[in-house]
Amino acid sequence: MEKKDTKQIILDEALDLFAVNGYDGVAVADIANAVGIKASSLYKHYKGKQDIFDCILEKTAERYNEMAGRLGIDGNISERDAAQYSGMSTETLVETGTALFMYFLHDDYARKFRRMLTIEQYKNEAASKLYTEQYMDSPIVYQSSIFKVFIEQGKMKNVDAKVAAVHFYSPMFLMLCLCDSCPEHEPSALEFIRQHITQFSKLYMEGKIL
Amino acid sequence: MEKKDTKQIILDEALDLFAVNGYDGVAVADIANAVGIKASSLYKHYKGKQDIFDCILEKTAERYNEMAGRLGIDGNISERDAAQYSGMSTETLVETGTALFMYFLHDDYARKFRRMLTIEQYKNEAASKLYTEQYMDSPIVYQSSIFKVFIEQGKMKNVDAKVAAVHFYSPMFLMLCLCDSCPEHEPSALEFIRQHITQFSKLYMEGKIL
DNA sequence: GTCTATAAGAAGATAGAC
DNA sequence: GTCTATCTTCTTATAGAC
Repeated sequence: MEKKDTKQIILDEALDLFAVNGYDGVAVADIANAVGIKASSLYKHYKGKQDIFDCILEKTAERYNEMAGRLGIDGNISERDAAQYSGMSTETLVETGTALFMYFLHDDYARKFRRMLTIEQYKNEAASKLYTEQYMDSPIVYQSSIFKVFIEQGKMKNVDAKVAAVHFYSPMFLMLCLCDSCPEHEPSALEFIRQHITQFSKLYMEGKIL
Repeated sequence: MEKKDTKQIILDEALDLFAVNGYDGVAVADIANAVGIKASSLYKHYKGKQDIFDCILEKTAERYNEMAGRLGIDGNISERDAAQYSGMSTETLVETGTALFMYFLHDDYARKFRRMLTIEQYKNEAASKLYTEQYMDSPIVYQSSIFKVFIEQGKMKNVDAKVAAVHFYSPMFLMLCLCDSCPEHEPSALEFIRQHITQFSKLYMEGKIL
């Protein structure tokens, strides 16, 4: 009752520090200090610093796979999802797009985790895999699936769906990277994403049935 | 004659290590070892580890500003450049685009420096500024200037030039990030960039005078 | 589960011989 | 300019009292 869950708090505070300073830039004492305990106490919960890092990676990967499974991001879009998107207009595309962007941008945990992966990707193979999977492969595969449905329905010009998916997603990725580096650019980035999606719709759906 | 320039070699080897392990992940002894001297000898060339890092940042920023100045990346495109691009066809756009991408991707020094900035951006303000300037602001401003000329000349649809610039550049940025993380994706990324530019041309220049 | 104390080693930097 | 030797501090991790 007194303490929520020290083991979880350690992971949260560690991620908070890793997301800025990287694994090597954080001392076990720093994590312990953030939690409000001494470094030695921390070893009652985890084997060591590497164990903490690995647990963050493992837990978040689990959480992600659950979500991805529900959304059908893994591979082809499901029949159910296709039906769901069949009624989508340009306006809802803009709304859905910005909402997804907002989530990626403002969800505190998602942001920290993305930053940590960004820092660690070149020296840690697991981090590299998660980074490319979550921020590149999956969004593109998912968006491609949606656009394939759009094209079949004649809502969208008959172009390569994957290229269209990258045209839709990569500006969001770039703005995410920008805002992660300079949070003061968030308002203009958000406004820009709206312009982007609007122009995207014009280019890809002009003259099409909406 | 015997040694090219120890002071420069130190910077090169340090960058090589920083680009993978980050500043905190590299010991002064590691750098010295890569150079082929002892750690203590290194202090005859630089004040310390931070000095080495700062010198890499400073030297590369200088080199970049020189290049940017010549290309007129800073702000508006020059009259001379506008004239240069006025004769550009879709084919040359594809070629110029892929060439620029190839340079960013395969230039050894550019790649290492980009990786180092990627790692250090969240805890180092100077790194953050250089990162956003070199890989976001400048390419977009530069590409916008070119597209403004295209639009004036009626070569391109009358859309927002900045959004078009991001549509052109952001897929390259995403593929750069991908290849920096997983170099094995280079061949497919290169092929994809060709598809991207082709589709971009169709969307933005279809029905226009070429 | 948290603390103090402490071991054992790594890391940044300096002094001084050659 | 490079070396060996050394200093000091930081860092991970363990032992054992409470």
